[in-house]
Parts: sequence; C-alpha cells; structure tokens
Amino acid sequence: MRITIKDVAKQARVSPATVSLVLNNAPGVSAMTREKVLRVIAEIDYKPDALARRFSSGRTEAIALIMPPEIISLYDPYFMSLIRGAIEAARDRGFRMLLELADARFMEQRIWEDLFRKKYVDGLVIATPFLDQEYLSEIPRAGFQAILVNGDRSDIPELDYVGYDDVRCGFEATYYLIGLGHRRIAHFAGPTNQASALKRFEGFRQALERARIPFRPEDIYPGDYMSEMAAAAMRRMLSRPTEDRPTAIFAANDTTALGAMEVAKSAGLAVPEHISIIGVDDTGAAALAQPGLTTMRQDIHALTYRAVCRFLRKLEERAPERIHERSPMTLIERGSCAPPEGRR
Amino acid sequence: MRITIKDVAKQARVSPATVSLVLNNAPGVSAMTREKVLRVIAEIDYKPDALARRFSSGRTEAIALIMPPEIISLYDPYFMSLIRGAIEAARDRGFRMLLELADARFMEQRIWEDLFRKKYVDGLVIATPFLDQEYLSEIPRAGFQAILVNGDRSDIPELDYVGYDDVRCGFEATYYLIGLGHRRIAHFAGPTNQASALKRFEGFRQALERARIPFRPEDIYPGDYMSEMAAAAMRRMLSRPTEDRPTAIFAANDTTALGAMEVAKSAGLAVPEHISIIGVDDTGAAALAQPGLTTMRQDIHALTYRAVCRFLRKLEERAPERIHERSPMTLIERGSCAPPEGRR
DNA sequence: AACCACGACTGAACCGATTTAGTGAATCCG
DNA sequence: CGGATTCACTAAATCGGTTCAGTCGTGGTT
Repeated sequence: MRITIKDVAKQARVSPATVSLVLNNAPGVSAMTREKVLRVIAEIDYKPDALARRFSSGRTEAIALIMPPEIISLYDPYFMSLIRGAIEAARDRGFRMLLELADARFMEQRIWEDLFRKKYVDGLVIATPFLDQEYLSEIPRAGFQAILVNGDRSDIPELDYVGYDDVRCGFEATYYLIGLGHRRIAHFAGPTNQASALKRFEGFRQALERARIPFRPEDIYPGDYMSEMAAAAMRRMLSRPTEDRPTAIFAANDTTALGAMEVAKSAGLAVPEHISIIGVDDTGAAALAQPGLTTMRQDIHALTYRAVCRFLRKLEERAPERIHERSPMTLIERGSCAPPEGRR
Repeated sequence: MRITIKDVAKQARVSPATVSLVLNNAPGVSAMTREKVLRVIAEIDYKPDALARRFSSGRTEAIALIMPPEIISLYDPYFMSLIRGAIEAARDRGFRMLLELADARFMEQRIWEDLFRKKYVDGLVIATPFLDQEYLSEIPRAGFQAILVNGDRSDIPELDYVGYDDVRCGFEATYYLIGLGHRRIAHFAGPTNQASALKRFEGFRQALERARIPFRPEDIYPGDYMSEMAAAAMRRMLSRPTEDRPTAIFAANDTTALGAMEVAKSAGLAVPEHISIIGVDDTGAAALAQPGLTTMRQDIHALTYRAVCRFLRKLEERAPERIHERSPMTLIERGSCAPPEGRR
C-alpha cells in the first residue's frame, strides 16, 4: 500500500488539507502544526505522488529544451554547455527537462503544441539560433510560455529572452582592433541565417563608422562558423598583394578565427606580428592555440543557467513579468592581437 | 469549460467507460459503437486531458535518457546520433524524452530514483559507456525498468541491453589485417574504463591467438579515443627501428586511427603502402580522410532507435520479456589497409 | 425449456492530491 | 461589551480519466 496524504493526516491528527498546505508551504498554518506535520512526513517517509499532484494542480514541473536539429553537424561545446546549464537549473528548481529537436517533424506535427496541450511541460526553453522559425510567433499567441536562450526575435515581444549582446560584441571586438591602431580590418562572417552572425557584423560596421573608417565590402568574407570556410577565406585574403590587405581580422567566432590563424601560420605569416585576429566565444581551443586567441567570451553555461532559473521562477509564481535580458561579453586578451607593423 | 469524456459520452449516448475503452482501443466494444464514439470525438474536437490520464493509469508516457557527464569533452557524433535515435523512437511511440546527466549529483541525490518515484518516467535509457556506475545494479532491484544502449553490464542480467559486439569487432578488424598478410599488428587502445575499449582489445587478442601470432605487450599503445594520445603513440611507435615495428594498426576508434594516420603521413610514411590502419565507428571523417579509412561501422542512430522502440513496446505492453541483443558491426573497406610491403 | 456462455455495455468506485467554502476560537476596536 | 476581523484549521467537492464488478440480451447446447 502506498503512503498517502491521508496517512500523514491521520498520524499528525490534522486534515489532509493541512498537510497539503504544509507541503506547498502555503500560509495559514501555525509553526507548531507545520513542525508536527513535517515530523510525521519524515517519520513515515511520505513521498507525495507526483502524478496526482500534477493532475490536481495542473502543473507539470517540467520544461522542454528545444535544440537545433543541426546539432549533429554543429556538435560543439556551445550546445553541450547549454544543455548542462539547463539541466542544472531545472534540477535546482525541482523541474525536469525534456529534450526535443526543432526539425521538420517538430513543425509539421506541431509537436511543440502537443508538449503543452498534452501537459508534458509548463514552458519551452528554445536554443535554436536560426531565424526562420515560423512557429515561434505562435507560441505566445496560443498563451504558452517560452524563453529564447541567446537567440533573437525581438519582433515577438511576448517571447522571453536572455542572451548576449552580439551587436555590442562586434562593436567592441572591432573597436579593440581599431584602438590598437588598425585601419584596415577584415570581417570573417558567420552564417547569414543566424541572428548572432548578422548582429556581430552589424556591430563591426558600427565600429568602423564610429572611427570614420570606410567600409569595404571586399573585406567581408562569408563563412559558416566552421573552420574549412574560414581557411578558404584566409587563402583568398592572402592572395591579395600585401599592401592592399587588412592588417587585422574580426572573426565571427573562435572556430573561424582559429581556422584562419592556422592558414596564416602555415603561409609563413606571424600572428600577431603580421596579422591580428580576434574571435568570439572563448572556447577551450582559444586558450590552447599558439598564440593564445584574443576573443570575446560568452559563458553559455552560466547564461543558460541564469535564463532557465529566471524562467522557472516565473512559471512557478505564475508571474506575468517579461524576461528581457541582454548582457555584454567580456574581452579576453591573449596573444593574437597587436598594433599593426607600421605602428610599433 | 473543458470538453471531457462525459461530454463525449452524453453526445454519443454511451457511458464514459465505453468512451475510455474506445480511446485506448481496448476490446469489448462493437465496431458500430466504436465508430459512433470516434465520430463524436472528431465532431466536438475532444482531446483527453493527458494529466488526468497519466494520473489514473499510472503511466507517464515518458522515458529519460541518461548521458555521460563527460559529454562535454566527449562531444562527438556518437552521442549526437544517439540522442536523435532516442528522440525519434520516443516520438514514434508517442513518448517524450527527458534528458539527464549521470554526474556526481545524479548519484548522490539519487535523481534516478526520483525519476521513477515522482513519476516522471516509465523507464531509463542509459547511454553511459563507463563501467563504474554503482547505481545500475540498484535499478532492477528496486523494480524499475532500464535499458543500456551499447554498454555492457552482463553481470546484471535483469538489465536490458542492445549493443554492438565489441569483442567480435576487435576480432574481425584484427583478423582482416591478418588475412591481408600482416603478422605484426599494433593495437591503439581506448580508455580502460570503458567496456567497449576493453572488449575490442579482447577481440584483438583472440584474433592473434586464433592465427597463432604471439601477443607482444610492447605493441599495445594506451589511448583515450582521442586524437592527441593517438598521435603521441604513433610518434613513439615510429621511433622504433623499421624492421622491429608493426606493419598494421588496429585502432580502437576512428578518431584514434585518424590521429595516428596524420602523424604517419607527416613522418613521410605512405598509408597503406608502409602501414595499414583500421578504425572503428565509421564517423563522417573516416570517409573524408585521404586515403579513406577502413573501419568497422557502428550505426549508433539505428541502434538506438531500435533499442528504444523495443524498450517502449515492452513498457507499454507491460511485458516481462528481457531484451538482450548484441549485433555485429560491418566492415567498411576503404583505402587505408593493404597487404604488408614484403607480401605485395 | 432450462441453463450456460459470451459479448457489449454501464455504474460507480477509485486514483491522491488541491482547493474552496465554511467553522470556531481568539483578538481587536470603538 | 458586542460586533467585526483575523487566524488556524477542516469537510467535502473536484480534477478527468481508468477499471472492476455486474447487468442485460442473445445465441447455443442439452
């Protein structure tokens, strides 16, 4: 026989209702009674039946983490840190975390809707960095809760988000190079279907504008956050005559930066003496590279943890608060950037 | 007002019990009645309340996938394929999938037990490849359901598993090299805390024994499934005099094989002319390498999908069946293996 | 005709919490 | 002092299904 709330009530000589109040530490119970009930609970090792609880309270105590389906090709520390951050936050607040992929089936079968309607989750933590997600706007419209982690859909104000400020990141990275004396700076861009990449590029342009450095389209090299395209781009850049070539590169992420650096070094160029490179992310590889890669740090684990904690608190309290948070990245100076040759 | 089973019953002029039977397509309902009920359900767009359903039936319609905490350093296509396989299987059978990490906290706070007791899941899909998981034996003892994906704890017969046959893999890979004429074969081993690595090594020894080739401890190079240790091992091996050196390598996985191959090539050795290398996994990189890496293929996505499907069917049917399945890997011949120099 | 077996269906108990409306006692206040 | 308010607590309704024991009617068997 299962131990139920009634057993506790009987043993403590109170009503089941009182036990319930104690369990949900609601007001309206004297300290003495509360104490007594808790003692009995501990004594007979009572564990509330979570299914019954979820049934009568209507809350599932679970969230779903929505990952990009490309996670397979994108397998990268970014998402692993993100997953950890989310799991740990969920645990800390007594929630569980489902995992779903935002693939074709997710949209077509409207799995996201099922998650809510079939009461699997109370909210969605969305970690897909892509822009073309139609369903995102439907979530708040249907009255469901969701938060974007490091994504950007400011066109849907009802959607919560916690993320890094990518425009500012681009601006600061570029301005750092400008501050070192560089006047011709290339941008190794990220994929154009990701908001982060577009915004870092935007920050790059703003920095040039602020410093009144003309923008040169030929110094923008398209990329995909991966190392092969970066290497190819670097080879293209190095095929230009030395005097008509940028002296520094703002790479949209570390993998891009490191791919470029590798090519530069094997072409006989010294980093940072001949060319400065700055990345974004501060992955483990950035610290291990020779020279160490100067980069804009994002702590995705911490960010996700914070995001999910705030989100869960909001769900628990049924607070109507809107979570909108955008924080700056930290510049990590290592050895890959220096003033340009003429200026030293 | 929510549409409940009673509304359907009233409208269809049957009892709620009958509607429930139709819903769970249980026997004991005539075709006509079933038809009528289904029509009414469609008509008034009735969606059963999943929380109520789970409450009264006692089943959660969810499983948890337990991943190794090291997933962050192990971020590798293996686990990503595994995750996908599990999610897709769960979806196909109408289940949801929680994600948990088998980290210190998971053990200490006995989170696994919570998952069952608090009725978050009906079963566990365990994907940790490590041997030192104390809690594994407690699961069946507590009467809970779990399946191991590509792990080995045959010492706990109550635990289901579906996996590849690593001993046989080691045997076949080695025997393939022997068949090509190699008589001195090195093994670049995997981490000794993973069953797969130990068993591939065991298969390696069995193959030598079968061919009556003496086992030489000095030809075993420890490794960790990663490329740095493989590269170091290869450098050590190449420091031996040519005539006292293996002519072929059985590497415990592709990453190890490719790390070794890289070093061999940059030391001026030709693969497979001077040295043959065979790996395990058939990751994407194996096909792209120059020369293509001959390897033992594991299709982790398919394996996981199959495992989870069988497991869910078992849970749904409350069948006492025991799932024990161990399948062979497939040899994929590419360009990295050939007969040894003297034999061509 | 009497009896039984069986299939189709139903009424009502039940799962175990939460929540609401209400009770009784103590306290406050003019 | 008497009425109003507050506090601690409880009885009972409720959530929306599942499931079990039992009814009813039909058809087959002896």
